[in-house]
Amino acid sequence: MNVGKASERAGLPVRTMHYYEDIGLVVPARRENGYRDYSDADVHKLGFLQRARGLGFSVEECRTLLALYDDRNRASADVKRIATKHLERIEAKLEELASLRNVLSHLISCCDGDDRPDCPILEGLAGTTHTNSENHA
Amino acid sequence: MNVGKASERAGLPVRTMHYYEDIGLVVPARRENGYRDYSDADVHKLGFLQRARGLGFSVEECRTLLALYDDRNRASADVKRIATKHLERIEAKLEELASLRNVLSHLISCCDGDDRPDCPILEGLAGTTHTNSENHA
DNA sequence: GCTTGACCCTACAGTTACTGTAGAGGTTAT
DNA sequence: ATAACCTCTACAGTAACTGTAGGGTCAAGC
Repeated sequence: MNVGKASERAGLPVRTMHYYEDIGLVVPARRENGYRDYSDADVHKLGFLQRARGLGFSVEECRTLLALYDDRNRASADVKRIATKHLERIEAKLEELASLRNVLSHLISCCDGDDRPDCPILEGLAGTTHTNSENHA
Repeated sequence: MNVGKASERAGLPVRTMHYYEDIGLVVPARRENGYRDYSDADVHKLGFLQRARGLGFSVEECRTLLALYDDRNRASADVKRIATKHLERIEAKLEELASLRNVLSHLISCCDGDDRPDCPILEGLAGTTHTNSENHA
């Protein structure tokens, strides 16, 4: 099928599919007129990629996962190792973001948000460590 | 002071400071020999950038924040608006990551992780909802 | 058989926020 | 003077696409 149809089925933009072809992830056949001709298997792989990318796996991890998916003899341990490593990264990122949210929401709550120039957010960023709620005259 | 010293003080790599100069964020004076000459105010701004970037503000947001910081007449409301918008983005990202973690850790817990080729993680990614539970992204 | 419009192609550039490196030149200490 | 270290510029590379220009192809209608 043509790229447009495949794009619809896989839920990926055409340009992204071009990109995946460029980097050798999913390389469709070509018709005589030069048009790409995606097979059902290609579309399946693209859907796989779409989900894996959505879960935050890097493109290179996706390449590995795809190879493992194609390999009928792979051990599930190989996959589990990649996924577990990725999960750890996600959890680290979660903690980081949570702490970031705490700092930021504290700064915001200290800020009057009115017309006056005084602003604890900027002061916090400037490193003048006075982010307590008392002094805002 | 030279770039190396300023780098140390501000906690930013030299190359990053070059970059900030290129995009006009912090442009130091130059000595006769062509060396950059950072003032204390420059270093202070770099420290500001370092913290703001660490809190996940984009470079363009930092540019705005820096301008507001320099503007003795700004209203704290302007800053609060930017920070609040950013906080919302962070919270959205947190939610997204948390849901992602749930899906992934569910897939992982379903996987034996042994030598056999059977692997619920790959099946989950392939879209064959063989891993019977709730939604997958 | 010709036009219209939807679809497809390639190639190049741009995005974000840096980071790496080469090759040259300046500075400091011995 | 020489070594060790600092600094300079310019170019290229990273991840993962996205946008755009300037074409070619195809099916339908008149």
